[in-house]
Formats: sequence, structure tokens, C-alpha cells
Amino acid sequence: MNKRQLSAQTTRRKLITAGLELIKEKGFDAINVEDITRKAGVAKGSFYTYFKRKEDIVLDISRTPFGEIAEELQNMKKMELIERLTHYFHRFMECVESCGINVCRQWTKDVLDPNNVPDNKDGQKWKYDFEMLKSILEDAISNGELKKDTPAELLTHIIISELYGMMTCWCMSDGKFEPLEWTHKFCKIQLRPILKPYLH
Amino acid sequence: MNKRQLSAQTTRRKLITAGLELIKEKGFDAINVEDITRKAGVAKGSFYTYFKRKEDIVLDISRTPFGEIAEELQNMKKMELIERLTHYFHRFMECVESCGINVCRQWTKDVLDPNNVPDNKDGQKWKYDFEMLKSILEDAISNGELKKDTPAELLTHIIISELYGMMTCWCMSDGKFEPLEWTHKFCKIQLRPILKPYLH
DNA sequence: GTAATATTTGACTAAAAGTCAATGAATAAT
DNA sequence: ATTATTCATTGACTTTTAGTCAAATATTAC
Repeated sequence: MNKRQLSAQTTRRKLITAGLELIKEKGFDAINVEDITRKAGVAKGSFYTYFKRKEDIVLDISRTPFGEIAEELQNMKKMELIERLTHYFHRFMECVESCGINVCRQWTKDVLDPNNVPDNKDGQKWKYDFEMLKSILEDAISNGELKKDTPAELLTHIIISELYGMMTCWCMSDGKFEPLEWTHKFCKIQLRPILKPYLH
Repeated sequence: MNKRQLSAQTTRRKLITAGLELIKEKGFDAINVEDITRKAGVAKGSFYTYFKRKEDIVLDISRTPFGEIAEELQNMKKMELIERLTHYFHRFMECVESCGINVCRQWTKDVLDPNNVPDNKDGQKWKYDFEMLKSILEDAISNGELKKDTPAELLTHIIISELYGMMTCWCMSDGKFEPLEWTHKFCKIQLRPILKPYLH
């Protein structure tokens, strides 16, 4: 990595860090681009070098913590399906908690927009979640834990709705309940009955 | 209702109708207040007679269709719990579909904000949903359909997360699947297993 | 008939999103 | 080593739009 790339990466990270802190504290609508650049110690114009629109920073803010989950799950291919999913749910809610309600709120809005396809490499975050969940189910089908005729696509939709529902519910409650305890209840009550008909 | 009240009601309705159509078609962020007032045939200033902030119209847009559900459920007190809930889920998704993804997107953002308490009578929509669901469960407890020790509060949280998860999932899929068919699958797969341990 | 009250209006203000040409430092070419 | 090119950085500038407000107009109350 040469000096230019290093400088670019540093500036981008400064913006993401400043953005996360400010949005977390005050909310996306309550801050402006200059607040972010001031906190990051760069000029306003630099923001638009890295993000096409003000909103686009939100996806990048969430990318780092959520990206780590994907890595972890890659190293859990040998584990039981429900354990893997429970781990996913746990870690997802940890990220939700660390990002805070204000970030999740804005992020959900972006996620829900089918037209919102930011032109950076990764595209829409939720498609990423979808593919990850689907591959977990497919792993379980191919190793015989789930029946061969399991409707993976449908189950993925249903499980992802649990995931987002869980987050929505947590945000609505103003983060009052303990996320991990909540996740535990959720996985026990919801995940198992959904999967049961398809388990061998 | 005198002439003044009539005029006020008419203007408000014109704004809500115009707002719904525009947000549905173009999205909340892509239109401005003048687009709405132009379409409604009133002056820009009038918008702020009825809504404190641009966003506040979204809650009112969704209030009409969702309000009808509450009425219907009042007339279904004699029915079985699962039938009542399934009806609620069905009607909820019908409203979601009629409002369209763009309205739901913005509406979800408002719903997720614990600080967003518009100063009109009804307050936050989700609290309304919460109370409605909780009262359905309490009806079932008092008429013996559910066990006396059913944790109504927790179940309400879980069921509401199903409801919002279902909507989120539908929006993410760009409204591709048939909402009623989807609801049916949802209720069958999710609702019954959740309630089972508490049914007599 | 007159005073009080409420709705409607659109020009105006304030704020912030987003643009862009100039700058200068790093890299590549000769 | 010198020159040309590329690219991150800058901040003043433009444009858009949310939100205000005082005046005008219509309705109701006294």
C-alpha cells in the first residue's frame, strides 16, 4: 500500500469513525456532513470523495462489524445448524447494540429500499445477509442435517425476517431489554420450531 | 361540522392523498413539500398548518388504513385467538401492500425512533399496535383459551417482531411475493409454534 | 354589524446538501 | 534528475428545500 492509498484509507476511516459516533449520539437527521468532516478533521469536500450521498456512509459504518460475522461463520462449518444460526443471531444483535438505535434506524431504511444500490463493490447489505443465511442452510442440507427437500429459499426468507424482526423490536423498545438474553429467547422459541419439520 | 372544520378536513385529506401518491411513486426523499402541496392544490404554508415537519405526514398517511384494522378486530372478540391473529396479520400486510414499499420504508424509520413522538393525539403508531396485540392476548387469557400464566408482555413483543419482520422481509424482496400467500405461510409456520405451549 | 378567531397564502429566511476548479503532494514516464 | 501525470484534498460557491411569518381572507361568535 503506497502513500496515496494509505492517506485515502486513513481519511475514509476517520470519516466512518466520526460518523458512527455522531449518528449514534445525535441521530442521522440531526447532524450534517460538515459536523462529520469537522470531527474527522478533514474538509467537507473530502466526504464526497468517499461517499456519493450523505446516506451512503451508513452502509459503510455497519459494514465493518457485520463483516466480521461472515468470517466467523466461515470457521463454523463443522458445527450444528442451530448452533451456527444461534451464533449468527447473537453476533448480529451484538453489532446492532454496538451500532446503536440511530444507526440501525437509518440503516434499516436503506436496507428496505430496493432502489438503493450504492455503487461501491458490495451493494445492498441485506442481500449479503440473505446469501450468508442461505449458504448456512445449504451446508446443512448437503451434510444431511436437513432433509434434501428443504425449501432453502423460503426458509431463508423466514429466518431473515426473524433476524430483522428481532432488531426492529429491540429498536422499538429503545434498547431496553438485554440483547443477548433476548436473542436466546428468540432462538429457542422461534428458530427451533421453524426448523423442526426439516431436521432429520 | 361547520364550514371551517370542513375546509380544514378537506385540505388535510387532499394533502394526505397527494402525499401518499407521490411517496408511493417516487419515495419520501425524492419529493419535497412543494410537490405535495402543488399536487394537492394548496399553498406550501398550508402543509405546516397540518404537519409540524415534513415527516409527520407519513404517520397520518398510514393511520387511515391501519385504523380500520383496529375496528375490525373489535368485532372479532368471540373468535379463536389464532383466527384473530391471522386476520390481523393478513390485514396488516394488505395495508402494507396498499401503502407501498416507499411509504413503509419511511414509516418504519419513524416507528424505530423512540424519540419520534409526534404531538398529535395518537403518538407513536407501534405502541398502538403493541397495545392492540396485547389486548388480543389478554382476551384469550381471560376467556380461557390461553393459560393463566401466559407471559402476555413477552409474547406480544415476539408476535410484534413477527409482524414487523414480515413487513421488512416483504419490502426487501421488492414486494415480489404475494403478500397474502406469504402471510398464510407465516402464520402457519410461526404463529402456531409460538402459541402452542400456552394453549389449553 | 363588529370583533374575534381560524384558515390560507406565498414571499422570505436559514440551513445544509452537493459541486467544482484550484492546489499540491505522490507517482510514473522520459 | 526532470518533467508529466495522477489523484487526494480543499473550501468557496451554487442550489435546493425545509420551515417561518405577517398579511389577507373567510367564518363564527357576540
